[in-house]
Amino acid sequence: MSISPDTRDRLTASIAQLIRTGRQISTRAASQLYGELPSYGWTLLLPLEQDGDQRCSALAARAGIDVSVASRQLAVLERSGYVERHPDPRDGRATLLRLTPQGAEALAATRAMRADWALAALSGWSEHDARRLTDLLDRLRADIEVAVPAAPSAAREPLGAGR
Amino acid sequence: MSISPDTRDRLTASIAQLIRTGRQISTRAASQLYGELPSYGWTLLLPLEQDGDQRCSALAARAGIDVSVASRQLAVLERSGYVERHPDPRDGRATLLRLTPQGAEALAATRAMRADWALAALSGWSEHDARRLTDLLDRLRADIEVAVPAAPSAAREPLGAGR
DNA sequence: GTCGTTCGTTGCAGACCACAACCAAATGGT
DNA sequence: ACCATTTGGTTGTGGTCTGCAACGAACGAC
Repeated sequence: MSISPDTRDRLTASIAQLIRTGRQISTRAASQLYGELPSYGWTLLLPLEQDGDQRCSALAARAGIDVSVASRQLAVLERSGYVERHPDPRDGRATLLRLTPQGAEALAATRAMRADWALAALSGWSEHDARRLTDLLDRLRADIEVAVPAAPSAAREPLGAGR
Repeated sequence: MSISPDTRDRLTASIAQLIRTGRQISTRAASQLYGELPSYGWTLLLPLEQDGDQRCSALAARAGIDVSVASRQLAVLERSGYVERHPDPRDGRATLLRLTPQGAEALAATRAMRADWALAALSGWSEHDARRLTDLLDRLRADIEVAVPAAPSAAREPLGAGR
């Protein structure tokens, strides 16, 4: 109703292309983006750093992946020494993941590496444009998530109710 | 040097999140996005519609995937009747892919379906914002592509992290 | 104590991807 | 014309990421 068909098509095409490009650099320049972390390390470790210890299901919901996937990936991260498992004192079924010093260090190293890369990619950008793009991007993602028909049940539940 | 570290971090995070969201809806709402086409159908068929008959390697390059992947996916599209193979009159090794009427029809149906979906997702957007986002997105993608170091050197590093 | 529910792990299958090996055709030097 | 090299495309193989289903263990309600 608000935007023209042409703009709409171009926008969806641009999004698709960006997603494709993102997937490419994920596989091609993994070392530039993730450092010594496995490719999914960033997505799972960052919530631990920001919000402290969490359980597997919470991380899975945050990352938007199935619990089984998170379980496997966290097992790798644990073997690499980036996270530790601690039993949840309130729930014997759950285990709380904790970021280890090595994990925090790897996260920082990856952050620095990614910053260098982004610095080069965004060298021609103004603060104004970058911030505007970020805002529009976040808004777009939020709108997309609500518009997806069978939206992620876990993410749409008020409080990580799993399924 | 132009943008602040905070904005840079937020922008990279937003991009990563959008890519993740895109992957999700690709698997979860595939019927809404691709219709009766396989998920890669859109990416491969669209260049055929826009620029006419092309060879496999050209489509692969356009899509940013390996030729072997394109070959397999085109085989599926051919079995589904969306593309035809014609020998290249100028090069006996190559085969030109041609969009069939069924392929064009499927493409149009997918386009309409995607338009409906995008219409809902972008219902709250103004023409101005949508167009600005598209421009920024394209510019970003172009900058990212040149910033990615093509990765042959970094990927062969012995110390490279496991992926 | 029993029953239904939830947490996390594991088995399984599918989609996508790239590299390497390979065949067929074109190209170029002699 | 001949043969070596290059190029276009297919197939074999292996790897990653993903979700679903089944499972045991622990929780909560009764």
